[in-house]
Amino acid sequence: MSPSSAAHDVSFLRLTSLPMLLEREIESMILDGRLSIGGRINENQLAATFGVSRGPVREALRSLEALGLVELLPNRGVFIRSLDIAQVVEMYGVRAALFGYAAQLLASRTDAGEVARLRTLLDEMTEAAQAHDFDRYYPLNFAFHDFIVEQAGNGVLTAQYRGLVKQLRLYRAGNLMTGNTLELSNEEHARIVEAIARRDAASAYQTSFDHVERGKERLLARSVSLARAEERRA
Amino acid sequence: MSPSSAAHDVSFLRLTSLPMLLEREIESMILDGRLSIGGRINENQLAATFGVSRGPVREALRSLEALGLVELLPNRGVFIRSLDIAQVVEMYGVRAALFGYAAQLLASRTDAGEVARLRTLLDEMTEAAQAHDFDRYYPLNFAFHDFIVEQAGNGVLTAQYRGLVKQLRLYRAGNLMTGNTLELSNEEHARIVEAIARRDAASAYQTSFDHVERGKERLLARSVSLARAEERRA
DNA sequence: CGACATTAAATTGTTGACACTTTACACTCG
DNA sequence: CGAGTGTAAAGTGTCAACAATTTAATGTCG
Repeated sequence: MSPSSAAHDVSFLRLTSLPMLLEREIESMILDGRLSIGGRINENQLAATFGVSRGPVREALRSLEALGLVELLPNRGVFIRSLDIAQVVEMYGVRAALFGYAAQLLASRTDAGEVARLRTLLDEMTEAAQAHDFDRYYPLNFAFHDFIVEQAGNGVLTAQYRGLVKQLRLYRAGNLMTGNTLELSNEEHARIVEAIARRDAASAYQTSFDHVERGKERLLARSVSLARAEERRA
Repeated sequence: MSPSSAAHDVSFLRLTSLPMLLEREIESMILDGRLSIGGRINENQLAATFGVSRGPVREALRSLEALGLVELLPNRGVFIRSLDIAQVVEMYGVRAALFGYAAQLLASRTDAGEVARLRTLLDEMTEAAQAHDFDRYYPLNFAFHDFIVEQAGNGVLTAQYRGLVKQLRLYRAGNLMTGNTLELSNEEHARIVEAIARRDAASAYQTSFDHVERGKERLLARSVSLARAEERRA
């Protein structure tokens, strides 16, 4: 075997393990809602479900704790983490800073192909927004943000951003946008794309930061009105 | 027991556990250099050292992996994570974004007491810098940055920032500043403090972001000259 | 002498059993 | 009845033994 000919890493050496597998599976159970937020996880039951012993399950849960998806209370058990609105607000702030930084980086290194891709996503979102088709808009919106972060070319940034977005999925109720907020949000996307296309790093940062902050305010407004409705119901 | 009289949480219910304890201990072993970077961790040996079985040790190591302090290679073992210069550069970028955001937040909500504290730290750093006393400068410098992040009032931000700083300690060789870079760096601190004191959020962000970015460049310059020296030695 | 196959040792992976803690339930007493 | 107590069940915490894999060492052949 010639050592220098293969640019590929020799990481075919079993890149996965049982705890890692369980971690991914439990994670998707949480994010898909198959495990209810705030609820308790029964180690025995979970281990039985997967046909393994509790050891690997416990290891997987330790990882998920560090990722902020579950909480471990000693001698009490593992609980699916539930976020209150204050934590969500904090996360949105950090997300704004990270997303702004991503756009700034991308603006200073982007090529025509990336801009074209962004414009395509933007056009598709515009269509979906005009049709008030949230189900079509949502994945495009996600792809738009993720593309910017990914193409920024900073792996640490990507990991941090995605980890935060993952945690934010623990907060249900905020995922919906009503009617014209879709169009409002997408106008902000347009400004971001233009800043990146102009290679204006400062503007890319600012428009992107503001976009997430406005998203936070939209969520907050919705959350307040939801809380009011809850109050009246009680 | 009256329920509302005690503002204290009843979280005295054993807030720690053996794996958490081990996690903290192993972490400090890594950061103190008692476990050498890049080296392999022997589970049996480590468990024997603490007088416990391998189970809790493995759980602790899973947490440390998610925190980015160790790497787990299935069937191969656990290795203390070693950072290459490219990863360090990426981390500095994210750190710049987070620290900039912290300063921005603090500028928009700070009070006189906080500014006074910052000025005190600044004065002490100025003294240490003029005396070229790195050992005195370093903890002050750390406290300065951490104080800004802490007082920004965003717990998620604080956790993310500290996690990143912790990981950066895995990169040895960069911790030293020579002669006049101390004074250069501290002049940047002064600009940050002034921006915060003026409650100028935009300026606080920019000066703080730039400060970390310049720190990155200073590190990079040092790293390049070190690599050159290494080359000559070979 | 070096490359390769074979075997032994060391180390990780997983399990089931047991100890300890918490929780739920029934019981007693005021 | 209701508060408090005691007991049983359920669940988490820890361990030591066994299985599987990797690594090191040994021996063999070209």
